[in-house]
Amino acid sequence: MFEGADGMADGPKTAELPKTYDPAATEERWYRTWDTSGYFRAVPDPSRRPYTIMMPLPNVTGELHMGHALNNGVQDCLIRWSRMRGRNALYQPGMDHAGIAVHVVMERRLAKEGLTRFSLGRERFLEETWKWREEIGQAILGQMRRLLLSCDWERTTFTMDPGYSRAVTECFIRLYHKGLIYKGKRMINWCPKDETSISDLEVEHVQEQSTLYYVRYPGAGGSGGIVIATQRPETILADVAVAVHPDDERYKTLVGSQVIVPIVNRAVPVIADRRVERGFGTGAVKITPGHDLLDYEIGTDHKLSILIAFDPHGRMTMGGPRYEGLDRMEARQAAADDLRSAGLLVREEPYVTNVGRCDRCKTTIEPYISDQWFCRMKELAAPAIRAVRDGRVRFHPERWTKFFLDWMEQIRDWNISRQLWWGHQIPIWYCECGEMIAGVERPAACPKCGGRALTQDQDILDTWFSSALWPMATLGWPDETDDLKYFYPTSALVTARDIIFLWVARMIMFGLELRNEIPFTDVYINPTVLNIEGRRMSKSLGTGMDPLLLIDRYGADSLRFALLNRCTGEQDLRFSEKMVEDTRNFANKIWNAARLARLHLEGHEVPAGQPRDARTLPNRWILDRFARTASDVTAALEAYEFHAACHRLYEFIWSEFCDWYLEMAKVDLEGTGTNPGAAAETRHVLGWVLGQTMALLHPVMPAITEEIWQALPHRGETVMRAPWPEPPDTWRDEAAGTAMAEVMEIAGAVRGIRAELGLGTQPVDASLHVGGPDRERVGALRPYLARLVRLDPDRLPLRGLDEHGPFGISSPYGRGRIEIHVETPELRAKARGRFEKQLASLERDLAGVTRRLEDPAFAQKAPAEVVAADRARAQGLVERRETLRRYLADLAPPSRIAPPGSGGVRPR
RNA sequence: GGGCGCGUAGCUCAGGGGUCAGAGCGCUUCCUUGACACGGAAGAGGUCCGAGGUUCAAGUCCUCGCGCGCCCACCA
Repeated sequence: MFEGADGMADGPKTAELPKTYDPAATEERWYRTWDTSGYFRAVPDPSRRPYTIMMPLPNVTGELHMGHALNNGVQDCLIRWSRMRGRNALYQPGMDHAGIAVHVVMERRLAKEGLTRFSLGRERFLEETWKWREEIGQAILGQMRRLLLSCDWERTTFTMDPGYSRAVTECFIRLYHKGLIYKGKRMINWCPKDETSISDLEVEHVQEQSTLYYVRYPGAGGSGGIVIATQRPETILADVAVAVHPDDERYKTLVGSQVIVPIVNRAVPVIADRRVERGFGTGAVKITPGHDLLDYEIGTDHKLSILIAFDPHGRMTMGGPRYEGLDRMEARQAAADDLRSAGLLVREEPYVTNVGRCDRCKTTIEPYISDQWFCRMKELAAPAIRAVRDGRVRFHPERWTKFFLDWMEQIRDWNISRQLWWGHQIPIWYCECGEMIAGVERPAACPKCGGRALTQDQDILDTWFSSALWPMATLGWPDETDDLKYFYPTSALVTARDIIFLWVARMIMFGLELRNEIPFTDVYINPTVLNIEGRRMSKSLGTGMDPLLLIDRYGADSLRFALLNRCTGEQDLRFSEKMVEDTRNFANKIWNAARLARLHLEGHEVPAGQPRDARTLPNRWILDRFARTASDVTAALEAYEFHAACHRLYEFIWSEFCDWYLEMAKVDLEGTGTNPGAAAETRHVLGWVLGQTMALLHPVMPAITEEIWQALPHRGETVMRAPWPEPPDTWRDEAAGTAMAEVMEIAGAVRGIRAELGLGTQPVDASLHVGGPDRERVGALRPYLARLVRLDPDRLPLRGLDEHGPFGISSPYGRGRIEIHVETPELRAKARGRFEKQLASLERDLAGVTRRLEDPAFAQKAPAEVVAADRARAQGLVERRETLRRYLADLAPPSRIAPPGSGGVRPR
């Protein structure tokens, strides 16, 4: 009857288990065991399929936040699940040097001592930053462990490790030689605070209240001139023209004439250009090619000269003593004042505009002309677009595909150089003779003049340039290592949506360009963690929560489940501590179910293998439910529907297993059932199902599941390597489901009546009334039913449908009824109220179905099975209505008080 | 200016044409029985944002509004 003879002979240790689960000690203990046992290691093994996840590398700027907890929780869930499914799972950890982000942190620290990076100098600054990195790096690794991540820590990589740096350099050189990287003077986004250029993606646009100034530029010949509108009067100093639309009748005669730029009194031409919007402002626009992108383009096309009004700190360099040295914002005021007193300020109006800000330090960005390195993107984007279109790279949820493609199709060149120090210096050397030399290593001499006085380009690369290599560089690229050949392309990339362009897109492009292969097959975009008010969790907003604190309080298992339980992918996740507390309660529930199991398994020989041919109803039913659960959970994980997996596990464990199965199983475990051999069978099923359930839950809650799994009959060393439960469809047991539905209905009827009548715990007699054909079946359920409704089995006799007990208040179920044998007029009235309510609700349902069935269009057009189902339903409702009516008639006043013991007073 | 997502019980959210709209929390009543009071049982609670439309059938699909959130964008 049972297979698997190699179970644990004496089951769990006998130590008394506490009533509440202690996550801290358990998590710490198991994590250490897993780590030292090498369970996290992943090495190439051709006999198994790989499954690889590259952790989105956290910045070495601070502590992990809730977003990391969710993101890493998802990944570890996928990794642990895949490992149990027999895949060779690699979870690659590491950290990003995060150039500009770290600069901002370091400068803030230096500022407290009155220093800047410039006063410190490049060498010292880098030394200090390395120290900081060591410190924070250790802290972050410790935090990842607290999350119970099953990373291969021996592979931990930092983006400035020597090997990684070599990959970055190699990539630059290859792209450079292919002409995909070039240097040039272009208009870029300049942050005057960080004193570096940043890419378009690092500028965030914020709506701000501003002023639109209408300024008159007098005609050079003393005529009226022209009025323009500008938000930035300080840039007037660098104006080189005024532009109007060629078809604008208002200004046709002015085109070609000269006007005087106020303040600096310079004569500039009025030009015509189609890019000017006639409807905005006055339809005339000042042209400042040095400080505006559109002006730059117009200026270039019209071969205008370029004037630059401020230096890299954002301080004025034009306008004489009145202006020079002023900050650009101060200069704006000064210019407005000067224009006003000169009588050239025609009008000022409030204006809402979008201002570009540095997403790291929030300083207003200046469009600025500067010598920079760029990466050509159209060529790199084309193959990436194809890969996503073909479905070689798939986004989950699917809608992110369009989001990705829309951006890729209008991609522009990428400014990759930064005027910062912390990062990968650009591998370009300049000779005194003017030659520019690219090389992975420092060249010994200039190939053109032989000179040895070479200086390396001072700029470093955008951090995202190096992160783009993450999936390859961690595996040894540019060398064709065994790791690279085996683990690449990786499986799933799990990340937040805000770095789809910054990171995901660039990994795909670089992967295809450098190795002609996609970096991963699936991209799962996880939700954003919000606080309960729906605001983004952020330290600077004061809305952040510390995951470590929550782990201290409730355990990492609970934190992980709480997050994944709400991880739909479709919707952002409003999070509160209460959710973790609720999950802690769930963990405690599981713990206590396990305590119950141990109590009954202890001292018995219980096989570890899977049970077959269970005979008792609870056992048959729970095996059926488990099989369905396992298949539902697998399907959910395959679809990246973590919330669905969690919901199913929660429902199975709490409702099906604990509330119903365990309560019924107690009957057999305690030997009070009628089924011989039921106790042994139940021990086997109980131990096995609970162990398998722990396996199913393990990817989400690693520690508690290991603790319990170890305490049950099992095979193998760890649940981490237990096979993923995949019960065959043949386990489905429809009959058990039907029988259980009847049990649930009877139990529900009795409990309902009892609660409604306020009987409390007072012992009552009851009887089950069933017709001949159902007698045997229901009779067998009697011990379970008695247990479920907390009645003494001896006081729940089985009787015929036409029999009546004393003082009975009946409740119908299916084709039978149950009577509770107490009676007072008050109780009768209460019972009547209950049944009347049931009847009313039933009538409503019946009316609905009847209306539909009577509609000829429905019968004609709806599928036959839908019609048949409705007919059956209507039939059932009618039968039930009859029963309810009968019992209501029984209860109708005046009540017949029957003497005790005189059965059958009530006619059927 | 374009695009995306969301609006379902007091709260957080499932459900995405076919039974009566679900869960957890919260709330009410009862219960300390030997797994668990971080618990058990029974309940109350919903014009599924609004208006049209498609369909035998609409939280569910379409159109248009309204409200929230996010992303992209060189009208100065």
